[in-house]
Amino acid sequence: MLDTAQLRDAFDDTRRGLQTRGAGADAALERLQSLEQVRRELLPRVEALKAERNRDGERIAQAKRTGEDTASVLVESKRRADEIKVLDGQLTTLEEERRLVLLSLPNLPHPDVPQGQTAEANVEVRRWGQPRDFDFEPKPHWDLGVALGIIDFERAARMSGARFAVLLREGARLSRALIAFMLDLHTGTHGYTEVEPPFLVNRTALTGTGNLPKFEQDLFRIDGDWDLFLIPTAEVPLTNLHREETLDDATLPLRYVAYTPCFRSEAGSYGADVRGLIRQHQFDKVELMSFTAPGQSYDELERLTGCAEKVLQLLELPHRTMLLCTGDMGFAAARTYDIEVWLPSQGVYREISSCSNTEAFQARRAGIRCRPSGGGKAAFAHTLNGSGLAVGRTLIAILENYQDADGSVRIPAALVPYMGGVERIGPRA
RNA sequence: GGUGAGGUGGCUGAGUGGCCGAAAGCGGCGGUUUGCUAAACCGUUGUAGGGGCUAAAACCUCUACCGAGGGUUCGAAUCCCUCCCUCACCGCCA
Repeated sequence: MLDTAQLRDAFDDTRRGLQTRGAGADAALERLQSLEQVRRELLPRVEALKAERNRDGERIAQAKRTGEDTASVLVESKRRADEIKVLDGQLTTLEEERRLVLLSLPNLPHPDVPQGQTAEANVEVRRWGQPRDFDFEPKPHWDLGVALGIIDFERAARMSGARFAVLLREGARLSRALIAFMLDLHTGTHGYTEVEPPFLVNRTALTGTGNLPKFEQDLFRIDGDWDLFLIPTAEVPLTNLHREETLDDATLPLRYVAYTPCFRSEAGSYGADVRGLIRQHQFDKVELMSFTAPGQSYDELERLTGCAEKVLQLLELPHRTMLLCTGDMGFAAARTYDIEVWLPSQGVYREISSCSNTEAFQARRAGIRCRPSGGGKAAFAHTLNGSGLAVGRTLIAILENYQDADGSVRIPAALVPYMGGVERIGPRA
């Protein structure tokens, strides 16, 4: 949610900022402005009436004590109560609409974010590692995985449908190894606190992060008398860890890491990435999350992105880091780095992590504040999140980058201990 | 699933229709006293939104907030309804 005071005082700047995102917000902003105008006319009137009502209350109480007649005051008060009820009703309707409009507006991009409508305008900020030279045609992971007997799409489709996969044997083991490896790295070297959150969350939690009310069609909702949703990312439960709390600045930044499965309906992506593990309804992810004081969040974004990149470096996977342009960023983000890993079968870098600073956008929705240690005025905290990393896509990258001509796949050295000493996945005998 | 008890400020806890934004205590902050610390004493201590004043604050003033949402009433922390959550015991269960 945007800062309403800033929205009022810097309306044109806000409008220009939102325009760079491409999604037309002009109509919403104008609606907001006219609602605001009516509100500021209505509010003082209701409040004056309520003040009068409170004074009447005292008068009536006083009169009753002394035994005076209260009839005339009561008649007057009754009339006023009716008037308050009408105006209050209007105000409630108006504020509900205002709230919905506010919740539907995306975050304002940071001024340094490059402007552009599509991924073409993203800016590469650094690149690590040299894609390997293959003396044979590198296979896509879906061929490799199926041939090795470690990924099964057909059986998954039979029980669950398209965009699901079964991992078997070293495939399942590799996934588990990656999760353990990432968690150990982030809790150990990087100092994050490990969390295992609920995988089902309510509407309020999803509104806090910005997934609702606008993107309900992207989520899986539980049927029946529940009103719960499967989490699309651990960002949701992690952000809501401190919902409606005021944090002490001395404890910041708070850093959390969680492994969770993630569930996405992928509505509207029917043609894209239909083959393989790239785009699934269910996938595993290790997520990094930080809560900081307002002044610290951009330093923290660099650090968090570095923590995610570290995973790829230890796995010796070539990757590059992109600063997303205004049109390519997510709804809640003010600034985002995507980390892309090299996939030799496609000859492209593919997103494997997305690290964002949402500034106070989510904190405002979720009521997450912080206060200077010595006391002082509370402010909204800043929240950041990033994948560290998407497990399925990391698994893909390993299969493709570490494959050999005979169809076997070497295990990166850093993972061998997590694989119980297995150094290579070979074709089954 | 059943039965019972509850949700009040940073915390404990009083408050069953009106001078209650809310007693008291603890904690926090400021001060007095003191060689220092402690103790004692005095004062102060929520959030949000309007309006006024201002360069901006401070400040003044009003409104709202006692789990959430509705209702009754001139007036609700207090009465009624719905929902959420917590605790205890019983049953069932990974």
